Amino acid sequence: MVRERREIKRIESAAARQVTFSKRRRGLFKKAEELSVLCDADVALIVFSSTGKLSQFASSSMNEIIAKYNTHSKNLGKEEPPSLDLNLEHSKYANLNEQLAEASLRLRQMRGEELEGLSVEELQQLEKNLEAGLHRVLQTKDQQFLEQISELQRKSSQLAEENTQLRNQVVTALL
Amino acid sequence: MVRERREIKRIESAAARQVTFSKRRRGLFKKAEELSVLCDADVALIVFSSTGKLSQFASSSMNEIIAKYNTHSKNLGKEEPPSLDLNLEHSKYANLNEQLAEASLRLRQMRGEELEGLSVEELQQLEKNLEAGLHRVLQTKDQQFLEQISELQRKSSQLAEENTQLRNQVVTALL
DNA sequence: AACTATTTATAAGA
DNA sequence: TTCTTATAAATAGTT
Repeated sequence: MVRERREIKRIESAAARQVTFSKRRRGLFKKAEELSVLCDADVALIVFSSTGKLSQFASSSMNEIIAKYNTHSKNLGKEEPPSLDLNLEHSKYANLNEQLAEASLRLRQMRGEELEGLSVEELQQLEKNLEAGLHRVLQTKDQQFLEQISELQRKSSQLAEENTQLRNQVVTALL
Repeated sequence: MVRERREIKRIESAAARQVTFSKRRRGLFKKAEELSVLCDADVALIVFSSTGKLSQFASSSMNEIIAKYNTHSKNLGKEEPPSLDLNLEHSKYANLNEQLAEASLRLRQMRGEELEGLSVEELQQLEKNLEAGLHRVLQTKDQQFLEQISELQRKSSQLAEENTQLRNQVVTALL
């Protein structure tokens, strides 16, 4: 790099870290865009600074790339509907409408609509998926409730303690 | 950059494009990692080559960063317009792609995946949808079972009747 | 894949 | 943050 080579490890000084972050982030985004343009590649770049600020670049649509990434990385079997394959490199946009129609049909079926054509086996599979989904949603919700409760308990015990101290102060003041 | 500066536009020769892709992808991933280490940033990089091959880098967990991205972009709106090329055809397809990505996200959420960014209210809505869907699926399944049962009952009583007649014929024939 | 002439990125300082 | 500048790193074209 420059005046002096910098070892690649966390920069301890917050100010220097911030300066380097600005400079290098800019360079990284430029390179990302250049790669996507020069090589006709689909590129998505997400950066959260150490203070939590988001920067992003996507050569097409961020959601599209993330969806494509998910289908690629989740090729782990299970009965993933083939309609959700978002790989457009070969088929391009030919059956995009069909895919969307298929996906929204599946969504409606998960909501219990348009079940007429399904066999008992397909209905049982759907039931299984819905139960599993419901189970995970309930777990996630419970977890969020428990977090809220423990936060509130923490706050209220803190307030109760303050309350006791204030009472003592009042008593002392009145004496 | 080098022997001669290269204009930043799509490389037409497939061979040259592939070579440049390899070189620059390597450089880009290196820079991404350096930024994450030096500046303690959370970085996610997804690249699909023009042949559809996936490469990825994530300073922590890809799913975690994507979940964080989803909550940020939902809460704060988009900081950068993701679409670069806005001719009519392209934006039409991009729009379709967005819809498809959205539908596939909803499907995954109904299966209980990628719930990280959702509020308790959203989880409750999802729960309601899942319960309603499950209820209708169970109703439909029960109805199909009942239909199968009544069909079988009809057939078996028909067969029983035929049997009675056949028996009578046998008795008659033997006499 | 290796080489190398150049361009580009960037660390440190202002 | 921006500019400057010396120098390190990346890389286009060649072999």
